[in-house]
Amino acid sequence: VKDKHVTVYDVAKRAGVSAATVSRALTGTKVKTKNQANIQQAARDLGYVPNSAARSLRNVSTMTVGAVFHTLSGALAIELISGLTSTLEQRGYSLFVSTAQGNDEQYDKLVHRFLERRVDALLCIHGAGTGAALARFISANIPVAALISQSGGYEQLPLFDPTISQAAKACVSRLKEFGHRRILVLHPGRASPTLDKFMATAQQAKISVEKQDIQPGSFNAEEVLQRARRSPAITAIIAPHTEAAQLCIAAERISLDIPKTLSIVALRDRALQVAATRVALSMINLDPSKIGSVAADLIVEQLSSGTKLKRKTAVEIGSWLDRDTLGPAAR
Amino acid sequence: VKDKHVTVYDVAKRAGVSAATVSRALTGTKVKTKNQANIQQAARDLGYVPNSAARSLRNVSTMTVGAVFHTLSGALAIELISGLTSTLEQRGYSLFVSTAQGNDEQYDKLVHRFLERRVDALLCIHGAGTGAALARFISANIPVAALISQSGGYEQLPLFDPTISQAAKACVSRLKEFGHRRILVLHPGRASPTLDKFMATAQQAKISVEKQDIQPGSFNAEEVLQRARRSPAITAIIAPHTEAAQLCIAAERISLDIPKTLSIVALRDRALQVAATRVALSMINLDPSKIGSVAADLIVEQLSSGTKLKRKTAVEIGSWLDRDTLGPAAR
DNA sequence: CTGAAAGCGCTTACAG
DNA sequence: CTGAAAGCGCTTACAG
Repeated sequence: VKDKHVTVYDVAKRAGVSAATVSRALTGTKVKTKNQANIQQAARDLGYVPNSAARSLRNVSTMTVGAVFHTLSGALAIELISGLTSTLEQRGYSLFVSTAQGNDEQYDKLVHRFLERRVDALLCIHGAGTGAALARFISANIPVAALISQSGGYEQLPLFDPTISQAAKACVSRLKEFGHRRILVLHPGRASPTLDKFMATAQQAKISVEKQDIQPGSFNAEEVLQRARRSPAITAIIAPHTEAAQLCIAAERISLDIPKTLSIVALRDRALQVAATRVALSMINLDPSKIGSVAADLIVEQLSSGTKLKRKTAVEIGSWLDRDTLGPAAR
Repeated sequence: VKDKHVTVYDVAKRAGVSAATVSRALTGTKVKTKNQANIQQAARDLGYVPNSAARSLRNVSTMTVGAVFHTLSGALAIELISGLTSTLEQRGYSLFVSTAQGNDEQYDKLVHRFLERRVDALLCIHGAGTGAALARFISANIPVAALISQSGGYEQLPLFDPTISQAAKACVSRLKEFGHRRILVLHPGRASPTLDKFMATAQQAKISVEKQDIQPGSFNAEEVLQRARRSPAITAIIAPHTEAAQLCIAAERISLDIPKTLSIVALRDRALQVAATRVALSMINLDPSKIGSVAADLIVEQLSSGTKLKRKTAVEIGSWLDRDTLGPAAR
């Protein structure tokens, strides 16, 4: 029992005006106040819902943005989508999400599919493949950007790149103020560009960095604390959030005063649930959703005002939270 | 420099046929073989890309599905999107993703927005709000389903509900076979419907369950192992993946033979990186993306053949992996 | 198997 | 401020 859809003509008839006037009233063009009211009432009565396909066909724009992921997994991806879609929604856009599931060919295919959808802009996350369809976007004047990383044919695209340089700088300068000259960095087995960035920043500031690799499973907090105490020069430990929390808890267990005898800084690099600590951890907090919202904003801006994207846009996703576990260097 | 878009008419002219024939050739209706070839060639030469907005306007369907999330975070959400979109892509559909960011009113608004988009189907994840726009979907004969949970006006919708009953049953029957009569369940602080389900299944099978709450940070594997050994009746431990891995590693450290003296079963309830164990963990593996792919499949089926959804569709997301750490009960 | 024509629902110059 | 008309790009009865 499919209802025939209510159209502007139906609304027009009921409001006693022409379809053109209905369209104007509904899209915000000035209309006689009385007509405005009648039309709105009629639209409500009839349950009129504009058909965006028709609107898209007439106008140039579809008010949609496509996002193509190379793979769809992990905390970063979800935060990215969240940042993208919530920002786009506010601007009246809808977001298409798709994933190539690790397949480069499929990636190219999906990009091409969004050409048919006539998306107003395209976002390529970890874009990989030949990028054959990209030229079409360019010649149709549709903005395309890469997010996080790019390879193959997607290397030419303007890139949105997450960074924590501000937060790292803020943290490091606080460390300096407090007189820390040598710190221990607990590094997880997997690659951690953020921790690497942090270490580089510290070293630039002439803080010497000792790096210790840890295994998620076999991490022994007490051992690390003891070891840090024994290395006389070390006055602070930087660690991923989970490990930093465990250090705090262990410190309490062995009555080691944080931050009096040792400072601890966390790098909150995932939306992980972590054991509660009694004191508030000083930390570099990471919010990857920012890269989504910044990218969305700049893309929408390009759409409305034609501002071109830079070859590379660094998006600060870090923030420095100066709380309880970082204090003056003990020695 | 916006190119005028290439249309079926352009292709028709170049191929020396009518637009109607081009349309037929491109949508798969039988056409003279020679024309077919000419048209395909012409389309390629001109770089023709069909406009799906025009197609949507003409046809009833848009080949899009909308997904509205109450909040967009966590491993479940990303797996859901992944399952949905990869399945839909295969069927030629595109997925709109949006999030209400925890706001019920916004949720209703987003649902309404997908009405304008004329999505062919709507998926409400953790739907909450009045559901005012839902009636429109129903009367327009657009399938709507709820995923995972539903409340407020969304309670009437057919629900896709994740379950692990099959996997739990398989695991429990294996435990029985091996003669385990009393097991220890390590329960994380947070709610875990899956672990709860497992415990219920075990108890139904007359396996007695001892539950121990653990804190992610202060978990001491050796202590747990010692304690389990002391409780004479306990022959197996069930734990979340991370903890199970830590137990295995600790067991090795204290030369406790797994599964000879004690069996360990993991519940892999997230896409977590976990310490490598030397032996392969016996585990109930959870794949939440299945709920996405099953929902997508059934929705598409409803779209093509009109099969109505059941009030409630339980989607088994668990699978039992019978590996090395579960063996005969030691005592 | 094919073409001419109509129509999906909207918006916007154009002329009043 | 408003209406009649054209047209966005496609597909599908309809008649050949």
